[in-house]
Amino acid sequence: MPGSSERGPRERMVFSAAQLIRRDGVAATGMREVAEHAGAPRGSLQHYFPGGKRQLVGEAVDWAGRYAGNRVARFLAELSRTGTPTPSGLFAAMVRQWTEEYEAGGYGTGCPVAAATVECAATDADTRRAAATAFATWTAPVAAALTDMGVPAARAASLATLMISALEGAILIARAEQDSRALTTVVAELAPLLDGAAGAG
Amino acid sequence: MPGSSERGPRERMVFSAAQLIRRDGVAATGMREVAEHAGAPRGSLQHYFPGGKRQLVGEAVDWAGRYAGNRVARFLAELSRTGTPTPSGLFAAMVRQWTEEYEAGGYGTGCPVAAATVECAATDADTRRAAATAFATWTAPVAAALTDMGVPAARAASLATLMISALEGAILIARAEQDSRALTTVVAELAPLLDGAAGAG
DNA sequence: GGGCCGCTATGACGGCTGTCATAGTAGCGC
DNA sequence: GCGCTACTATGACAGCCGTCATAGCGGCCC
Repeated sequence: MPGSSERGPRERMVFSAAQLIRRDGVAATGMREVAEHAGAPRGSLQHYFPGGKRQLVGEAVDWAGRYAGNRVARFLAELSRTGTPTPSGLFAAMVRQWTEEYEAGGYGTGCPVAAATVECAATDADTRRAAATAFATWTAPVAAALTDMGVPAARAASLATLMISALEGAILIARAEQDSRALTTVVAELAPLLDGAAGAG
Repeated sequence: MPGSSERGPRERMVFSAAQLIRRDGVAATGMREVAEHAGAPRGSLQHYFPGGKRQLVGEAVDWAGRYAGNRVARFLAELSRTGTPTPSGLFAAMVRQWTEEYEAGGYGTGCPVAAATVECAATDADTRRAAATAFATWTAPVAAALTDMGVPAARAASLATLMISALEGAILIARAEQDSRALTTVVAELAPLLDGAAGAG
């Protein structure tokens, strides 16, 4: 979780927005609260984000998508150091990030892209589009990794979508239950399917 | 989608709350809006729901959980009329409910339990618990159906969690993309895994 | 020094929110 | 009629929201 204090105030506000949206959702996250959380002056809000809350939320969603995509590369590098990366190993690493966070710090946070989708998809076309591209920039490196592991390109895209769908849903259930059971379940159940696709088409 | 006008005003308000939460989320759904949508007098709100918005949201989530659970029985009955129900067939029916709604009426609505989880899990313990039991009352009949199809009890619970996780996540992606692709993808990719578990443990 | 520009500060505005207080109505038992 | 109960009606309240207007500061450039 980078970028807490070194970056400029603008980036800090985007980061803080993502963090607060993760916890409370979009509507319950106020602009004043974002500025305060970022340690940024309130007057900077209308300066850096003349598009208002929509723009801030949009950039937070973009940031989250990029962050998730970059994490995939990190997981792959880590897996390559220990051995040969497998689809199930990648998925396990993606899920483990959540189980560790939950079991260490409580179940207070979720996925900001999911929050933006749930709250804004029906009324705000721009935010909805931002969420869609966030999912895309997250899915793409996963699919690329799967093809590198021997999964045919067509299947790789489908499996990447399945992985992220299962992860997002399990995050929801885990938060509701305050138990990481759903997360560990999906990784266990999906493992043979994922690895089975790596061998042959 | 039952219960629109015949039931009493109390049930209509719970139903309307669920419907509005599905579309706009919890925070963006006002009590006055719920009463108006239900065609119920505003004064009835504090009469039927002395616990305020929390109570109304909680009952809406309960209702949604029961509704989803009952749908499973409906799907099974339908599948039994055409032939022998299979795990993949049940999952396909559960997902098809969403693809049909989306392709017919647009991508304006999601799962109210997901919305309640995303927006309230961090701050409202009662609503979070309601969401957890809603997931439970939805998962239980799915798991029971899988055991009836020959899946060992232990696996059945895990697969039911996987099915609902994948469905919830795919709903998110489909709403963001305004495309049912993610939904059809998860049902296609999960089918062999689900049916493979029915044969032998 | 004057002018410009990036950034900050602050207060006000209208609007909507959930909640409460209070009063009022309809119906039914007696 | 009286009283009780279920339900409705309405207005007020404080609080927070996003947004805007306006002014002030600090520094760099010419």
